Amino acid sequence: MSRQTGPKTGKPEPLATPMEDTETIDFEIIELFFFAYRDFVSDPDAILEKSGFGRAHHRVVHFVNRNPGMTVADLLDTLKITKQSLARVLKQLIDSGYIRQVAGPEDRRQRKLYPTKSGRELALALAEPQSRRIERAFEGASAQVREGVKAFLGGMRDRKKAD
Amino acid sequence: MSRQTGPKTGKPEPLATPMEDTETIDFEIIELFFFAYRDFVSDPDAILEKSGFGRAHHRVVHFVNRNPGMTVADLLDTLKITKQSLARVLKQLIDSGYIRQVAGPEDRRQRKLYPTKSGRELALALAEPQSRRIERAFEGASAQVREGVKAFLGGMRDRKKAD
DNA sequence: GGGATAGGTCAGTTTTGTTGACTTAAATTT
DNA sequence: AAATTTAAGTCAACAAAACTGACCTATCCC
Repeated sequence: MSRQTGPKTGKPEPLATPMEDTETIDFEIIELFFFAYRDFVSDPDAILEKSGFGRAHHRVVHFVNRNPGMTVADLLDTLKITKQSLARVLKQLIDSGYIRQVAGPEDRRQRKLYPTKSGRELALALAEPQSRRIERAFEGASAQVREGVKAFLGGMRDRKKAD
Repeated sequence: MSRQTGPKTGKPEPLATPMEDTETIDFEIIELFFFAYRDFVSDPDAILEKSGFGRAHHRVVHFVNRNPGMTVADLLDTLKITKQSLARVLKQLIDSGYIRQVAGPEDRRQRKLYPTKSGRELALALAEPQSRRIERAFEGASAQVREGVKAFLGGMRDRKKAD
């Protein structure tokens, strides 16, 4: 794709006037969501830096810790990235002793993934500031609102295809 | 020389037992947030591909459209990225006629940023599927819950430093 | 005039994602 | 039993979007 697909026709006059269409589009929540996530994922960065890991490693450690015994295929489906992209970070986590693989007891082609003790500790350390942030964001919220937030976040996900 | 970064000490036994610490850490919301954002930002990708742009361009067009006349410094502060990183995508958006710059009327060192008509249209087209997703996630939610979600998302942001 | 500020640019690096092609071992199907 | 499919790993090349550090220009302010 070239970068010249854009409408270079006519004179691109700057628009200083406010938008008219605003009723139909919920810009407010879009922005709130952007800022919330931006700051939410920035929390663990300082901890990650000490181990020489990045956010990709964080996600892997998190999900393996949450679902001990999940397979590589499960993880790929969860993260929605390619096998090659996962392989890089997963290998580093295994080599560093945070995650172990065990051949599947039934299907021995599978590699079941488990956190080690240090893997679990790392996952916990990374989750802690995020959890504190969430608790702070819920301050003063009723049980009904808390449930509503969960339902909202769950509703933001893609509807999974039939299987 | 072996890599000494990770805790290679002892035997890294896989842990199949569930966590004990779980009471204190809100893993559920952490995951819901991850999945929600993952799918939320995937919406505009198809539209972006047609213009040869990426998510970085999306964010720039969005904020310039929402705050016409904002300066480059404002944008840097909003996106929390470096000047060099912004420069790349901003230049492409200007060259393609989606954004215009105007020297600040008071401080002529500043470059005030405005969307062009096509810039506004692009921002709107990108926001539309996201807005529809938000509306779907809010289905059946009371006004109280909707306000609660906004308060929650706002509460997830960093507290801004004094100025 | 001199320093600080807003913005732009050059050059190189890192992280994290992508495609495509190929291999191995195990399971499944014919 | 042979053929095919599947789970996982690997090699290579590439791209998006971030980073650092150095340096330049124009303008503002003291």
